[in-house]
Amino acid sequence: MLPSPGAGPTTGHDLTEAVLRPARGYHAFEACVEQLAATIRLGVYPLGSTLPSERELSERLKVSRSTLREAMAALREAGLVETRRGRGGGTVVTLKPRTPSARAAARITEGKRQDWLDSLVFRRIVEPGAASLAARATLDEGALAQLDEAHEDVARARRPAEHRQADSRFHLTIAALTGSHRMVEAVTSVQATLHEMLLAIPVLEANIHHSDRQHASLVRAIRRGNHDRARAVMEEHCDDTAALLRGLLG
Amino acid sequence: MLPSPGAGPTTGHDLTEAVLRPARGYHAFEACVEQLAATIRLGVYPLGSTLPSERELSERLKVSRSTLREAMAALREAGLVETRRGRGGGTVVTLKPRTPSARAAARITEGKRQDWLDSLVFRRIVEPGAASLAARATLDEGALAQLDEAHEDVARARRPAEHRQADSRFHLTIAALTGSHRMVEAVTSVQATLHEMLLAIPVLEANIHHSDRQHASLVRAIRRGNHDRARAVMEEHCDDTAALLRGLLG
DNA sequence: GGGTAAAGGTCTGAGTTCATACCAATTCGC
DNA sequence: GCGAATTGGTATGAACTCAGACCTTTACCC
Repeated sequence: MLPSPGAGPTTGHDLTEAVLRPARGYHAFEACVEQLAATIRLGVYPLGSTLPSERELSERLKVSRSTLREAMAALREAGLVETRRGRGGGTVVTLKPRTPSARAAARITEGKRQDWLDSLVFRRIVEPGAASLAARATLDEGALAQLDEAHEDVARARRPAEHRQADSRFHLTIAALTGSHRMVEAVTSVQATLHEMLLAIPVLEANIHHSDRQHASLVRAIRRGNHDRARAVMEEHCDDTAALLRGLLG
Repeated sequence: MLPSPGAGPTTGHDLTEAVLRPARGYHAFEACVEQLAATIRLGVYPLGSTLPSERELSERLKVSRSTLREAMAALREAGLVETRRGRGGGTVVTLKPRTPSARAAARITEGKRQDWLDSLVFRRIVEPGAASLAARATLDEGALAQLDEAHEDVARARRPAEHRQADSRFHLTIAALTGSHRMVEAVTSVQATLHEMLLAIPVLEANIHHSDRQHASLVRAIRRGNHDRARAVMEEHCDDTAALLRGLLG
């Protein structure tokens, strides 16, 4: 029912509570730090690789170079990157991927816990959707090679920390195969949160083999264009992780 | 394969092109205008309803009151709202919902066209996912009433412009039923883009009846907790709209 | 070796955004 | 009617962000 004109203040739509969210995260500076740190921690830029130049990055992130430089300084100070000047110089990643269980669970606020649970719910929709779309898409040789490479990386990784990064890259690669910017953004956000959870919650990745089998099934389904199967496998994959994490979050 | 340390500049990960996106949209001011305008146009605040006070809105949107007020001034100037001072005053919506076909297609840039197509792809994943989640959730009486009301609104709406707003509210309501912030945000974004498309592309909503039957099926499936059916119906619903729009976009 | 190109480092002035007061108008409750 | 509460309107100074120009360092090329 439409509220009558002039009705009381804030006609009781529950929708409005859900829809009106922060228009913009923090400052540009913090947004840059977060995004770059996430990109590095997720292994998009692995140890030893060189980030794009400051000028290019500032253009990509749509912030001024000054602001980007402040963000870089923060990353440098935090020990994620190192910078060399001059031609051929640039900023290289020095962060060794951390072992998931290495850090004790920081104080988890109730807000954070809610956000994490939310993230698991959203992931269960978005990632299977990405898998389904990727399976539907007609993939050229380059794309298939990219998928295989990402899969081999994760299958080959031995140490937990490296496995974690390769896993993120694998999931992001699938999202990228869909060709949808929004999909990539959604999966990036979800993976970043997932990564945060895995760092904060000491959980033994006991079932890496299990996970790898699912990855292999996923790649097969995508290559065959079997989108229902791709979605189903990814759903199971998400459910397995989520069950583990939810158990530890209460 | 992990790139060797010190390898050339920007080791050729295609992922990075997809992942590094603008860290922050334009200015806070513009973000507010866009979000509020979208909220109003989508009918979350219908004609005649009163927006929350400036102080509350600025807190919700996480911007200063000054900035919010500039956004409000823009909305006022654009004729979307009117403002009265004093206790019991506030800002009321004066925008009559526009008839979709009323405006000629503005010059559609290639970038915008791509974004629109992207949005349709993402919607096809997100909204069926929301429907599925909503069907899984245990809904209390209030939630069910909210769903029914949104459905009745859209079924009752006669004029195209009102139907459009009610339709947006219906879809947003389903998203809200999932209880997931990210889901609401995703559906809001997708619906805003959809709304923009429908305004720019003169398309006769010839099949309102067809659409309404799908809505009814959707509500039934959600109430019964039949999540597979809910997802399937929503997928069909999205596909129908998308086919129409894609045809007109080339 | 010298020139050029490419990268980070520095500076500056204008524009935005913010937090925090305080003012003005209007309504509600007694 | 009158005071208190609520709402929009105004003002100010600090902090942040931006765009652009210019400097310094370093590697590559001839």
